[in-house]
Amino acid sequence: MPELPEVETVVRILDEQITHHRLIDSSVYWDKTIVNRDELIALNGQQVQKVSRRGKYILWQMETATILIHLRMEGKFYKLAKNEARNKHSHVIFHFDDFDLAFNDTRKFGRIEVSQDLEHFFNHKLGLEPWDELLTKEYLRNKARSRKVHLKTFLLDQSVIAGIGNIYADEICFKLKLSPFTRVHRIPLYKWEECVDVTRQVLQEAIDSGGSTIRSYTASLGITGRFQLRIHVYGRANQPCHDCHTHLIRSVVGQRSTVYCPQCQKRL
DNA sequence: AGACCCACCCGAACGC
DNA sequence: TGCGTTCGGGTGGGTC
Repeated sequence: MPELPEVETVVRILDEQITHHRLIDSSVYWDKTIVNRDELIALNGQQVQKVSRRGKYILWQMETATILIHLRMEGKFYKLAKNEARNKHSHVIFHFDDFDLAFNDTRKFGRIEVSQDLEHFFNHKLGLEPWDELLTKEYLRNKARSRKVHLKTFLLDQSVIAGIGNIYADEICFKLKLSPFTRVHRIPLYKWEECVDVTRQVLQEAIDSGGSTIRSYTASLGITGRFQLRIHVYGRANQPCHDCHTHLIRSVVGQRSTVYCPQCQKRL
């Protein structure tokens, strides 16, 4: 499941592959994947100016609008030779001048949308990027002050910090030595400073490791996550904590599967 | 407004 | 073996 680091890696590869290429046409095999088909058709014939990222959204800057792609859980891009057969999970094919690009998505949760006005599209939906200099302990404390949600839920809230998903939310809680059930209004200012540092550290480490495995992906632009080698808690229920060897506990926070160490991670 | 629940999907894992 | 059931993941929309 792609989070910010995986999206970042896909963006870097895509930018190399499609920037300055012309989108001739697109074929859609699952209607719901494309939110506004007519506006996508209107971009036929335009060149991709640049590929970038905002939160977990991939942005293709075209000449008159932006194509936004959210991979959700399993969205992946595959470069295809011209007219090469798609597989059964290719729901959209983008036809470029001298190659095709397939959008594959087994669970059909991914979404592609065209927007003329990114400001409006993201509106209050997305908060700060992790490396935005406005992301400070004061920013987080102010966002958290009036809220009663659990820390895990707060970290997953895209309108606070954009890009954190289930895996890294668990890792961030672990490194902060805070229970994912901690109520955010009780977290002191100095802990929010740690939160800024830890968030950047965890995401950067993941981006670096994703970047180092690009070579092993030939036709695929999908990333499966070599980062798992360094994971401390996510997916390790009932296994010993890397710090204290206590068995990690699996629980549910905000309807999300959550793993944490009951010994190391305290509730304030 | 904030908090919470559920639909959207389907493959993998599990139960019988 | 095979068939049925459960689970999970991010987001948006609905309700209270």
